[in-house]
Amino acid sequence: MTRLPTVSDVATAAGVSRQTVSNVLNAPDVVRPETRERVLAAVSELGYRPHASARRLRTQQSSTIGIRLDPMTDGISGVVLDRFLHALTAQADALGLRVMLFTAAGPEEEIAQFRRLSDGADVDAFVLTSTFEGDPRTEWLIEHGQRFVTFGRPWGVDDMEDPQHLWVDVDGRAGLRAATRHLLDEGLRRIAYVGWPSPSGTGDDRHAGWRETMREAGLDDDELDALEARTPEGVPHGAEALRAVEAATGGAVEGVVCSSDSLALGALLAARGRYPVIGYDNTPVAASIGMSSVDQPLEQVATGVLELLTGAHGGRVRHDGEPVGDPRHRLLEPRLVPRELQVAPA
Amino acid sequence: MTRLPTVSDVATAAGVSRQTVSNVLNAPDVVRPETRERVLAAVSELGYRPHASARRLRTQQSSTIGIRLDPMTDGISGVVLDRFLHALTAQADALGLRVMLFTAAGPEEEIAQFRRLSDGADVDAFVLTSTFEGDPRTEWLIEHGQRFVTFGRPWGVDDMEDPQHLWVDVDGRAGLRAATRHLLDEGLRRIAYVGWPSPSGTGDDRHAGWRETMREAGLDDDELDALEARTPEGVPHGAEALRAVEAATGGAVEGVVCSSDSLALGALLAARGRYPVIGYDNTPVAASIGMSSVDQPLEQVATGVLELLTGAHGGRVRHDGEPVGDPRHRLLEPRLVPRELQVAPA
DNA sequence: CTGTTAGCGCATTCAC
DNA sequence: GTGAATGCGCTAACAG
Repeated sequence: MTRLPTVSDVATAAGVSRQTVSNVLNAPDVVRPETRERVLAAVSELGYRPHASARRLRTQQSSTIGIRLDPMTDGISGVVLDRFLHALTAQADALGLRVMLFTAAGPEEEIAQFRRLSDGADVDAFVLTSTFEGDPRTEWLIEHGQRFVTFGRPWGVDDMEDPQHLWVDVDGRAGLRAATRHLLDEGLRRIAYVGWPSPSGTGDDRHAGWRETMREAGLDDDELDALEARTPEGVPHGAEALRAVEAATGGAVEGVVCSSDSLALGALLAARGRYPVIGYDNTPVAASIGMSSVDQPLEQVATGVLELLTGAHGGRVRHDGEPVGDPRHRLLEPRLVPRELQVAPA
Repeated sequence: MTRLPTVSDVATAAGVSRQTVSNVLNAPDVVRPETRERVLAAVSELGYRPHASARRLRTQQSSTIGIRLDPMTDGISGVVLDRFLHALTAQADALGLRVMLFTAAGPEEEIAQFRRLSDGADVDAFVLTSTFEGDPRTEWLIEHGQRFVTFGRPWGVDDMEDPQHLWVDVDGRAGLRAATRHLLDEGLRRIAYVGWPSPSGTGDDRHAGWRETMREAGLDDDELDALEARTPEGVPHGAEALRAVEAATGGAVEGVVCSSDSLALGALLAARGRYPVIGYDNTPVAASIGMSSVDQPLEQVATGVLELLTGAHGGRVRHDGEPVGDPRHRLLEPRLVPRELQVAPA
């Protein structure tokens, strides 16, 4: 591994000045075609590639996105971040952006990392995941003028419309509506809900999707109260919760929708194949055992995040000239992936 | 977000030259204590932090590790990379190293990324995961003098001892030996094995662990042949495979060890609680349903990878003065995590 | 111990 | 169109 070629080397090889080389790379149309060809030939012959740090220093932008790797791999749903990260990295690369990782034990420590990374000009934008109500991170970022986008809505009432806060999220309510409707359409009626306890931004949102769909189907509040169970994340909790609902309804359950695949897996085991269970997140577990699940459009989330980050949305209009929604956030629709149980636990 | 403070700013504030500031930060003992104090005070007052790109340009090292984010998290075991990545990032940070992500659809494309990242001086070391026999990636890296460490042994016979190839791996054979012994110690005898088809470096390694332990326990080859099933990754495959073993042995199975949690989950569902099943990777799924599994010491893997990468292993000796094995690689021992089934699928 | 000087590789002024 | 100069912020040579 000898010294890497520099602009000067390319210039010498092509018989032009350093400058011209720089122009060819950054403003191609300003250079005469034949000169350009010659320079490009030299570039590929020498295997030249601009020195990232030199460019970043000169341009004063790192073109690097910082994202925290969640410590919590507790839940089965940890894979969601993983898939998102993959999509984000791939799409960022296409835009000439890099993704840099960091870790933090909690919000405070994450803020300390924001400070380190931004003060050191390591990173010039952040992507946050799993936002929660009263999230101190976004507050800090706004206060310090940092560029960022969250995957997840700001659940606090005030923040929701903060123009400084760009976000992309998936409409969990619509997801649960779709799941519930799917079961209703199969002629099932007493669809139970197993989800996280309130208050929880995402949890309450998904719960609402089930509840309102069931009401539309004609069930009254008493029936619905008996059909729902709120419980913390975890497979055993899912199983317990479903058994509780069965007890409360006299075993009249005909189907279940859940706020996560973990809970769904528990419910599935408790249901023992007597009726369908639908999960959320479309994790590998769901796929492998053949459980239906709501899939988040992670590729689109990544696209949205990058658009918001790079400001590629500014003044966008549709063909008919109408502006494309609010340019400060995106709410994406998830998709139900219906499946037939592959491995019956009976 | 105004302009970031530079060394000059700190120097002015502390009433010293730029240099001294640099010295305080990079060679503290070369500066008189009182001056040092004064400089450090200015540093923290201004919130100064060295500009990463400037430093990288100057020192000609990016202090950045590149790692590919695996495309498919198909298997349940995808979480393993995730946990490893987390450990790696956290420990790298403590060493002043950053972790940069990239993606690639296959080995060829990954090599193209190696080229881009190294030619651009974005990264000065790579960490590879899931190596396989005849892996073209390591060959390329060695040929091009790139610094790298693989998480996973080079499975080819020739490469195994290549002094250029630093690696860290987990002793899957020992893992399966521990799992098998655990069941034998409980008085069980006819322990089945469900694992990946041969040839597969990791697969054959784990298989050997089971097989040799069973032989030591006195079972003969015919019995063992009937007790083992080799099948591709996947929950349904695990279930099928176990049923096949049951058929072949007349239902005499008393326990199962597997080469992955996916297969184990399938086996577990097929076993319906009649006997214990042990998985591999200790994924969240295993933890949540209460399935025993072999845990890879990912924190230690990360430690080993970084030691090898930074060359911090040179000439290390133990308390008693004995050298600590071969400094070019590490083979770590996994640990069995025994559990009681939480959610019986019956 | 401290200050001066000189680049790292690039992109962005300006003159030609 | 092309060439020469300048500086991004830092550290590593030196000289005092």
